[in-house]
Amino acid sequence: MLVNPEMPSLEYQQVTMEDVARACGVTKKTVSRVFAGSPLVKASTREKILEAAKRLNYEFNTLAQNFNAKRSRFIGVATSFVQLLGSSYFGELFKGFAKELNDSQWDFALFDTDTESFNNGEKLAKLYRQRRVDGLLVVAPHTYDRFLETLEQRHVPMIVVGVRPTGQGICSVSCDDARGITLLCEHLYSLGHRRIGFVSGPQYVTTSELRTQAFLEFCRAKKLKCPPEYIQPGFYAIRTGKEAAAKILNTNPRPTAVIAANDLMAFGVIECAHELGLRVPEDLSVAGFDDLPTGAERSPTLTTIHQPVNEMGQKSASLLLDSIQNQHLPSGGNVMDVVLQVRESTARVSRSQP
Amino acid sequence: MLVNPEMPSLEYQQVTMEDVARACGVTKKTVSRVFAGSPLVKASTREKILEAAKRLNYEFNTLAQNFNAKRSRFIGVATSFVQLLGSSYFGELFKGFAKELNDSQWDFALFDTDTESFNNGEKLAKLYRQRRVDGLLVVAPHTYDRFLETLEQRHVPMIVVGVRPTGQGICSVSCDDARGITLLCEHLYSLGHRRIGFVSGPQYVTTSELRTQAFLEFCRAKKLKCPPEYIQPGFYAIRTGKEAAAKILNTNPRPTAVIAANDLMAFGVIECAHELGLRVPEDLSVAGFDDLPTGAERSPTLTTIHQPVNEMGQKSASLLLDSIQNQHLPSGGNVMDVVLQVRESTARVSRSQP
DNA sequence: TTGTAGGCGTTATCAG
DNA sequence: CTGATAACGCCTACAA
Repeated sequence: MLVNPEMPSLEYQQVTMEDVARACGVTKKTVSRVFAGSPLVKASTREKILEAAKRLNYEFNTLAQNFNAKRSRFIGVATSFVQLLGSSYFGELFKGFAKELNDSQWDFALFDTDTESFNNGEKLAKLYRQRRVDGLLVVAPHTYDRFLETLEQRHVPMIVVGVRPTGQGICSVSCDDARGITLLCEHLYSLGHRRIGFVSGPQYVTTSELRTQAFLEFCRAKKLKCPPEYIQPGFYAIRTGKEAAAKILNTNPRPTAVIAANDLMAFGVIECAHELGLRVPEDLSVAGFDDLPTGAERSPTLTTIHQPVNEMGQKSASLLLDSIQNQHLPSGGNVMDVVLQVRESTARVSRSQP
Repeated sequence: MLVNPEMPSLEYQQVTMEDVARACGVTKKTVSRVFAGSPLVKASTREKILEAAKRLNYEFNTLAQNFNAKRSRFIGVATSFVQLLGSSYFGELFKGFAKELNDSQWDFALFDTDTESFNNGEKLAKLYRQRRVDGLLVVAPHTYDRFLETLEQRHVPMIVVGVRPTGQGICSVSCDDARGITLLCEHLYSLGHRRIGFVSGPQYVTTSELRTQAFLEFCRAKKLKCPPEYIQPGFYAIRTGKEAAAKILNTNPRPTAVIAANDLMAFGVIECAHELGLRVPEDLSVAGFDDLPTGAERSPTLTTIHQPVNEMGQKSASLLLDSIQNQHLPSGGNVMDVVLQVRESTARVSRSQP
């Protein structure tokens, strides 16, 4: 089997359909038919061929098949490595993708949208046109990412996951961020809270803006007082949530509740509260967004919004696969429902709160 | 350009080297030489060809090239999705991989070792033999994973990352887990701690055993009292650390310090301590292992062991790439140094501690 | 420096 | 049901 005993790594498929065909006294086309699952082959011939294939240790050559079919059987997953790769959000999403592709013939290729060559479209130009990938799942692109346009122009089968881009025909699967914030606001409102602070996320994160807007909208609708100091920006990390909270809680009167645009920042808010000697939730209610696994394990456990991330992943992969197999471009914005998770970090406003 | 206006997704490369050649009055072989970067082409011819290629919108067909060369230009990354995909460990490792491959011609394919077809070797049989991937980075395989043997038998260019398998020739890049635990022990010992508890990780995690053994070894060497109740198993999650700590801290005399085999469990230990009314580090020193980003943001900040994860990733990818390009199998165990990160969660043992 | 002939392993076409 | 022939787009070997 080995081409060269010193280089065993060179082992490579040599037995071809031709060989199997010769061994059976048929043409390679017939062998091809058998492996393509064509019904147009006599049962006895088929068996003879399968038997010979096994005996000769034949293995189907997908590299050749894919070359011929002008496809790679790879699905590209593109995202910002720096921002998302190690996050449980990405992990859950990917597990959703994988669930769907598990029994398919496609595998995953991973691309970093942060790299220059990707974001400027140089890499993209080749990626789909040459079928290095047969389609693309773009995870949570930033507002400043330029490549979505390029992809659309090139008619790349593509699903944007996690955000809903403003572009017309772009197909996306996301969750209802605005609704999530509204649910949190209503929850706090029903507990008697009338002064609510908000730690927003970075502007270049598409969903972050939606969350902020929804908060502002709620305040308007309920005519809640919301001075500018009640709204402070963070960058989706614990430390920045803590810093933002320091400003928010330094106001007078201070809010009786704070919503953070993601769980990590909510953790920061709680830490800040503790350092100021405020108890959560007795003196301050705190809520987050994302439903991180650790949020349910911390003390106090965190009230938050659960996104159906796994299902979003599965749905995206399913849409893409369908689009690839049936040769049509996917379209439409799919918005999934979010769920309010009420836990210990929020409580009815009490008399002791000023 | 479009094959069918209703199916724009079918857009595909049609301009070939043949076309470019014809436009220039040369053979496709000459065109081929130009794109292969061969110096054996007259400068004027080269320019003529490049100009024509651009004008005709020619794009090099890698699918054809790879078929011909019997390779895919994909590196496979295999790991347990359930256990690692959403972890910052995996994220950092992957960023290390990517740093190395960024300017290469290889991209990443991702495989889940949890799937039946992968772990039993069925998928693997095709993966390398047909060059669906040209090599494999296997991240933190479990002790019960069977596929490593298969890979070795098939002479797949492969690097095992994060653990050092017992098999002979298998090439690995890992960090010195035992040394890390020893550093923690020495640190605590030097602070006066003589009763140290330990929360171990699951047995099927290869490195987990190394960490436990190193702890036991230290106790033996220093003749520290270490009753069985001081050592409790956890499963690398906050909650399990908390549960284990509950047992450890219920002993009499209780330890003055606890080491957890990873940071998450250390967080759980701290939580348990707080619930028991113990202050960290005044009443109990706590240390972890991994140096999670959040460990430096929590209060108290966590003393832990830093693994050079990013560098491990880069090193692995570099070794693999070299092995692929130079047609030799990699070998040897590469062990990287760990660094002790002393933070707030550990302190000198005090008189108030019994 | 450039060209010719042929091969890689599959599948499509169309005929039998 | 099966076969002969050609195509896919690149590359190698050898020749000029």
